[in-house]
Amino acid sequence: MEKYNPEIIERKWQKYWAKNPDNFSAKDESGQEKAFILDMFPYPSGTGLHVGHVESYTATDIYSRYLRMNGKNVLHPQGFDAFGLPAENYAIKTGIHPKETISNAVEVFKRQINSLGFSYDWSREVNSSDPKYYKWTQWLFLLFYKNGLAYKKKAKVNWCPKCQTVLANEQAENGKCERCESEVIQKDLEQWFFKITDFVEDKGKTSGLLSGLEKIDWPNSTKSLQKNWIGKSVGAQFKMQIENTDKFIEVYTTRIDTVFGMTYAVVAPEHEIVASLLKVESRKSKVKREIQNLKIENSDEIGKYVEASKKKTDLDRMEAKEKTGVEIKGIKVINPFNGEALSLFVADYVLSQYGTGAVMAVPAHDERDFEFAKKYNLEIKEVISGDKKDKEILTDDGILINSTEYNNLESGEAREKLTAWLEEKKIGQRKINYKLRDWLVSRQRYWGAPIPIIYCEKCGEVPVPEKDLPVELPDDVDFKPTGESPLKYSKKFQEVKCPKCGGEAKRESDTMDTFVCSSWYYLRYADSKNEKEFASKEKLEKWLPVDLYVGGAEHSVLHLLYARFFTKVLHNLGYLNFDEPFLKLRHQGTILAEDGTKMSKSKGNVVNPDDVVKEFGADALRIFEMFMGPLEDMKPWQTKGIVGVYRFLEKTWKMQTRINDQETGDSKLNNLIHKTIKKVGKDIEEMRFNTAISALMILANEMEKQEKIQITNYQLLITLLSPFAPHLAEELWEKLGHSESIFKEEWPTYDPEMIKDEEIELIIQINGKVRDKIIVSADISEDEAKTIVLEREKVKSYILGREIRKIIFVKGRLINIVF
RNA sequence: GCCUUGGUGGCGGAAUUGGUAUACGCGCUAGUCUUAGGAACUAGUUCCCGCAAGGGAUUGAGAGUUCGAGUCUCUCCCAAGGCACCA
Repeated sequence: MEKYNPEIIERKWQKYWAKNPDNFSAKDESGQEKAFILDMFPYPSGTGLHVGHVESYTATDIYSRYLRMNGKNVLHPQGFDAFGLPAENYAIKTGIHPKETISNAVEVFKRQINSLGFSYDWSREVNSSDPKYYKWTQWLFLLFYKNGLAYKKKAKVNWCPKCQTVLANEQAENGKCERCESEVIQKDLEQWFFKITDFVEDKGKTSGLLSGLEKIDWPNSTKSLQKNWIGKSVGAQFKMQIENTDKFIEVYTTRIDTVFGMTYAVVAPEHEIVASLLKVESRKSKVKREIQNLKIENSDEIGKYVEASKKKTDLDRMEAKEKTGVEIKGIKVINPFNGEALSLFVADYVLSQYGTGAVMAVPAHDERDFEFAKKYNLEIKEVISGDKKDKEILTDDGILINSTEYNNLESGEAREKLTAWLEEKKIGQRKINYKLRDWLVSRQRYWGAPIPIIYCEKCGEVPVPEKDLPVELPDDVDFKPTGESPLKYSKKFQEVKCPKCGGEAKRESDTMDTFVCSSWYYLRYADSKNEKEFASKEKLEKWLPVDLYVGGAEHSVLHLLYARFFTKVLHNLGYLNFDEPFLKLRHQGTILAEDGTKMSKSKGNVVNPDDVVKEFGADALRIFEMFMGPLEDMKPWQTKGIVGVYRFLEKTWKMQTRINDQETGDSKLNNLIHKTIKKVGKDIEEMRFNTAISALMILANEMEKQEKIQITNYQLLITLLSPFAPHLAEELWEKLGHSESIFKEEWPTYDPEMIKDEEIELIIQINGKVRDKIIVSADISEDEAKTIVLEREKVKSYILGREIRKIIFVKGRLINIVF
């Protein structure tokens, strides 16, 4: 027998599978039950495949192979998320066109993916930078546009003054530019948005982004991340009159129950009232009637404060250790509940973008207000009683005090009643606020899908007609960052005739956020070559939604939220018959370096899958990554650990010399085999691959002990192993004389009769402690067990004349004598 | 601060969901084989006391429920990830 040589075996079977794609292709015409098993398509980075990719791809590969062997019609495709910044930044540095960079990287990725024996259906491959793909990204943009879900407005964007460019939020983390580390500033520019906020709550028959979470099988943590991101809060919004005027400021609060504790109010520096008051002061001729009686005593001071706040970056405002603010001297606002006239402050701890940009301040029950009140010596009035624990103030709900007729109410009840009062008096109402903002989708960048809009001097904003799609990216552009999209400098691209009037017009030069491309790619796999639609309705109905989706937890919010949004829009517009794209989602946990830190190029502790494949083979790498621990856990790489799974594979390989085709019928081994069939199947379904592998190891160890290995048993072992180590399984299968691929085999079934134990080890406990064990028939009755156990010398010596209070008997498991 | 997930041998991790804690693998120890090293195989390996038989302790800490708790309840500590002046 030749040595186990994964290099030769693996190359051989990879070739075979490439020549017989039918083995793994999804059958559009088949009547078998479908299963759509999906990996998040990778960004083809220049550094190649990472062990993290291998982890998730192995998981879905095992699952897909298992389902196929169980007679399912499996759609398991792969593609590339090929637009994006790294390739463009690389082009700026080297002058090499992103197209070239990406196509090289895609080649490397495909080579690596194939070297691991993944059973993808490559006939459905997508690449988001391919005009045949982004034609439909653009088509979807126009669909959104026509339905009022894509719109343009002025917005603050991240701007790096050194690189002279707009940055995506992900590139401006912590307020610093990803590339040059300089401070990012906020700039007002015209930007495109998608109305994702329209889909937070249910819309017609389409479930909302919040309620939809209830019906999908996703990790709890991911659901709660999305909920947090959406940030729904239920409160009340009400008007406070400015004393001696008929003008109001409106505030939002979730704690209307604390309203009698309000001792002042605060507006954000950007609040319109501030600007209008200052205007009154500076241009007396244009005094508005309603505030003509007001005299602001410190308008200079306020003006300075507002100016200073405007100059601060978001980062500064967030990091400010102490709260600052200025009282607007000369005006008072009235608390409508008790008529008290209160001071009004401008302070930048109040956010202009959230709620109304103005708040009621209750220092006794809100930490921020408390901090501010202490600093400026403002009144602190308690109106809720309850347990403060070890804090200075009570911020939890409690019982109302000092609140007129609302005294003694519990916070929750009080909120209902106080809100009802506001509604009755028509000065306020219940109000729901969200943290989620509309999705800014335009990027002043080259390497993305162009936004299909044309600006005509006569007709204004004109969508590119469907027949003119795709709007292709020109190749001849200068990548140097200028602060505007590089597309602006391609005349060929920019200058265009207006589709409406035929006059001179200009194309939109911005491209779309890459997250737009990845928000719908899973739909394209159903019908990836369709040139008439993004996918036919029939095929969408056949294959979607995705039954299992696996990918990194870093996409918990953005990609997964956007993809859900797209699905909901398309459902709402009648293109899809489902409103959640991914029924079941799992994340692979991060694989850390051997030292327990994150793998990083700069630390030089990155494990390259190619090296591992070369040394131990793809099967060993696959099994090792699955064996390291639960799929979702973060776990450190241990090079030495691979040796263990390699030994296991080698052991299985060597067994082929000891097979025997005579039936010997070892009932103990048969029992183990059937238990293993059951366990491996169940574990794969629950994606607990580590314990499935452990069960296979136990079976292999047991078979190894046999002098002769029965051929039927050996075949079973190989079949159970095949989804995990496909190359080895194919090779051994062929050696056993089979001419067809092992993946044409049916998954073995277990016989429930065979997994029943005839004898069990009954645990004998005395006062809950294990004191003895005894082999008995599995169906021993309580009485029989008692009789036998109480006769045992060891048990007798423990009892020693003491009175037995009771005896607990758990059938097939244990007996516990209590005294 | 809030949300989420965790905390089990020297290490990665198991535990039929309330019933033998430490499966499987790594490592380590001893042995067989080998000129040697390695590989392979066999046996052992939670910790403490003991030559052994045996006994005791043990799932981050503490309490509770129970005949019985890694698992359920409460309080606290620690770690990772996310959100974060969102009123």
